[in-house]
Amino acid sequence: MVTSKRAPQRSDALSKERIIDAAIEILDAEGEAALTFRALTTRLATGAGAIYWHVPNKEALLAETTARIIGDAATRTADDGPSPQNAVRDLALGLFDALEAHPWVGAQLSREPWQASGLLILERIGRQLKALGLVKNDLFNAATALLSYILGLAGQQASRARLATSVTSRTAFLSTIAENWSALDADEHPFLRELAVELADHDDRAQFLAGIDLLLAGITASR
Amino acid sequence: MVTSKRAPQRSDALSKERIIDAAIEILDAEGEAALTFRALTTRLATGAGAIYWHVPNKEALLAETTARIIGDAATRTADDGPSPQNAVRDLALGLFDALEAHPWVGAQLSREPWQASGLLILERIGRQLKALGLVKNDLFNAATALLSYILGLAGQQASRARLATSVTSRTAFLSTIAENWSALDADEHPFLRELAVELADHDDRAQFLAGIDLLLAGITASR
DNA sequence: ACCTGAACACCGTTCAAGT
DNA sequence: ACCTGAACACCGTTCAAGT
Repeated sequence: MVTSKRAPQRSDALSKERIIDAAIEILDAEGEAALTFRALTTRLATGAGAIYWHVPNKEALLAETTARIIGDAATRTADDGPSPQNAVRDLALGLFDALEAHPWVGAQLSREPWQASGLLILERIGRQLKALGLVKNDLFNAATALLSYILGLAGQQASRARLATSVTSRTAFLSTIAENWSALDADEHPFLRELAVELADHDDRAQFLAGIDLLLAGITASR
Repeated sequence: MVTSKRAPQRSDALSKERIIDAAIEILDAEGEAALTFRALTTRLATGAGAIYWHVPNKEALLAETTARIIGDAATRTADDGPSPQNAVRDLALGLFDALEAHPWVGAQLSREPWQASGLLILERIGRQLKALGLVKNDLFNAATALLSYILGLAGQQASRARLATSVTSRTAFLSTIAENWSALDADEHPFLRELAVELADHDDRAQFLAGIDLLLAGITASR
């Protein structure tokens, strides 16, 4: 006759949510490499087994943290804008900002693109492209092309964050790369040497959006 | 007065090249996870320290293996074609084939896009786009957009390979994904449910090329 | 039902010691 | 100069034991 199935819950009880929170805090503060089960147990003042009670393994935990960040970013961007193109742009920029704030998400996203987070992005993009009038194969190709491009950025952000742990400032990072490019062999890499000049003072966000716009322009042109 | 600085070389002596060869063999045959220093020492019948004498660490070894595969793929594709667009297409398809044959390259490429292999691709793309008449910022944006798109594919190929270790056949893999998509909530994922139909019998290579063509069309349109 | 924490099976990397 | 292989400092994960 006792209908309540829930045990009384201590306010500090461990839960999947609290574990994900702690994982995100560690990832944001110290980066991918710092997220170990030992660091988690220390922060949560518990044992490893307790975490495994709520989460099947590290891969799943990372998928959950990524889903949280991407889900929040997607929620923040409106699904209905003045035009489908602008809705895609908004979504893309929202993702860019999320990846910049949490670069470790990029590593996870490009490692497991077929998980919930990647599918969420694909779904959102696809809906807009449908509104643009694309169908069947064209729709499929255009949506996955946009996703691939975004995943490519994701990997780059993650890689940049890994390098930036030693070289703190972004400008320092860029000028280091620019220097490396300038130092390349002129015969083998004439283009990169040239590009090194542009690299120093470019705007990542604008550059990313430019790629989205190229794809959108191509989609419009090939319709 | 002895000018020869080289010690006589045993034919079976360890060398960076032989280590890279062995690493590629393991990666191709058993996948990313199987490449450990212990596996390498067994295959090369040596000790761990011997490998470290020739290679600074695992990351560098992976960079070398990737450089080998990407370098070969780039060499195989002609730099001068009927048109810059076709040269970009050829390069992209060459990379696609290389990634399909060695999916672990995708993981490395998307993890470290700023290493030699990524730069090689960027250089090759950039040269063609220059021939197309692009300059400065447009050139920079277009080249990096194409690279990002390719890196996005790279991550996907790697991820697919990781999943495929359990599910062997490609069609089985795709139909599993298609099933998952079909099972998604109709309200939340209407687009993916629809796409699931297309997914089963699509052509990866054609799909990848379609994305390249969208970017090229966008580049031409925005010129 | 949920948690503890020692133990297990593995890593990449180092280094004193050999040739 | 090049190689050996034991040892070190880590991992993710398991599991008997507790409450």
